[in-house]
Amino acid sequence: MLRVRFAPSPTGYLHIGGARTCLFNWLYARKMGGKFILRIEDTDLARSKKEYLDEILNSVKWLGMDWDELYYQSQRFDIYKEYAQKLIDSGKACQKDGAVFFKYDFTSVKFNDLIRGEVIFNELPKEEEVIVKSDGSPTYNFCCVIDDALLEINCVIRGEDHISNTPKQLLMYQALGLSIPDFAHVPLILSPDGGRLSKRHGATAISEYRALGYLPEALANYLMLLSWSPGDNREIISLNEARGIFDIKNVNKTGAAFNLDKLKWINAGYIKTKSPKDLEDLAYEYLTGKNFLPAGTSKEYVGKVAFLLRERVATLGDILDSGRFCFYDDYAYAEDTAPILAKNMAKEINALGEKLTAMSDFGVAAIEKEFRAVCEAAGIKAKELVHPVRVALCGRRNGPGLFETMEVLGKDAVIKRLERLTQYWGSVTK
RNA sequence: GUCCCCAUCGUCUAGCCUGGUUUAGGACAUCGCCCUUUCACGGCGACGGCGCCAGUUCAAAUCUGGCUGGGGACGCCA
Repeated sequence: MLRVRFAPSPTGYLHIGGARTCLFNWLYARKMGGKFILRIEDTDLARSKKEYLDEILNSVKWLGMDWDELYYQSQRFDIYKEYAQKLIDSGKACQKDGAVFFKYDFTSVKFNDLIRGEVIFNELPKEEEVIVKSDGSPTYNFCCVIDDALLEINCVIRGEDHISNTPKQLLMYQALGLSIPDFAHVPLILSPDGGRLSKRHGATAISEYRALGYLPEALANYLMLLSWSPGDNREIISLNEARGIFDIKNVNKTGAAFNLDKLKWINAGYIKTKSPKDLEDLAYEYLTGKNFLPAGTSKEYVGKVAFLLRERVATLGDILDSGRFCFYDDYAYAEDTAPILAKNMAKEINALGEKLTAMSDFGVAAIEKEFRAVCEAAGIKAKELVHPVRVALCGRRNGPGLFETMEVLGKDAVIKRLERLTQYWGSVTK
């Protein structure tokens, strides 16, 4: 049975590169009917933080993954010591300055990578490696080998940055007579400009994307498309579908640049296809978490607003800006509305206000009917009145469909905002 | 500096293993048109690529070598 693992270190948040490695491991385990193991590499006691651990676990779950087993290296120090002693006893390691050094018995090392094929190292940068530090704690390369062997991991899927650790680890497996797993080194995720991914280019932590209002299924969808594709020109693919067709051997060798535009496109697509109810839940939870909603705002109203905006927001976070007018009426008319406001339409707006006030059913169809009737009576085209009314309602020249917007805002708010515009014109002409 | 990995549109990719079916397919972005009350959405279209040089072959994006370019690793971090 296939046993793979994701081994994050709780010395930082789960970033997009780690998340994708995790995703590939999980996908492959599920596809093969194997086990997905999470191993927390917290041997660096000084730098490991509970805060990071929680964030990593939460992010993995949030993205839609689950694990079958969970281990903490900090609880396994006795095991590492036992194996270090074995190496000392067999003369393959020695103690020096309070630390234990493993002596590489090196000629040439090669292994067959599931993604890259044969990889050969003809040289190693050093002759020995610290496996137990002078403070008694074991080091990464050593723990990694011991755990992968004892936890019976038979396929190690990790980032390409670990490729140079592989020959060192292989020599340790051999020295201890442990069985060697398959290796698959996945390419790295690069920054948008093709260089090293760093915070300088924007958010790197999964939790940051969550805070920005990205949906987990969209982020997972985007991440799995980096260095892998289903092969049939599809871009939108769920975790559930992917787990049925994913194969680690189909992962590319090439590093992939992170492209926020595409992530946004995918996220927008998921938002667009959400049911009104799901959208309501999502938006309400998000906006509440942001402390954005005025006291007393109903969940139902938030749902209506989210539905109104669903085709013009890429993230839930976009509602904060493009949907602000639905929750607050303290906005100033945007500068670029000047050409629209230049023409005083107070007369027509007042007429519209009167008609709307008299309405009992304030639904979109009825609103449109009244609106067009007012325009006809005034002898103007609908669009001539649409633009200033939109400015009155939204404070800007762009926004959702006007009649839908009016229905969502409700009669009272609409009347109030229309009056505000006529007052504005009054103050300008004085 | 040493070692290792990689190389198809600006970006993500299909094709490469098993050379001809490829005037290299799709998506994001960009531009244009249509739809339209604005912005979007949607539809249609355009732009744009096999890094370079050799070799093998009747035939190379596909195989081989070199070059160039990019990335990674060289911690008592993981």
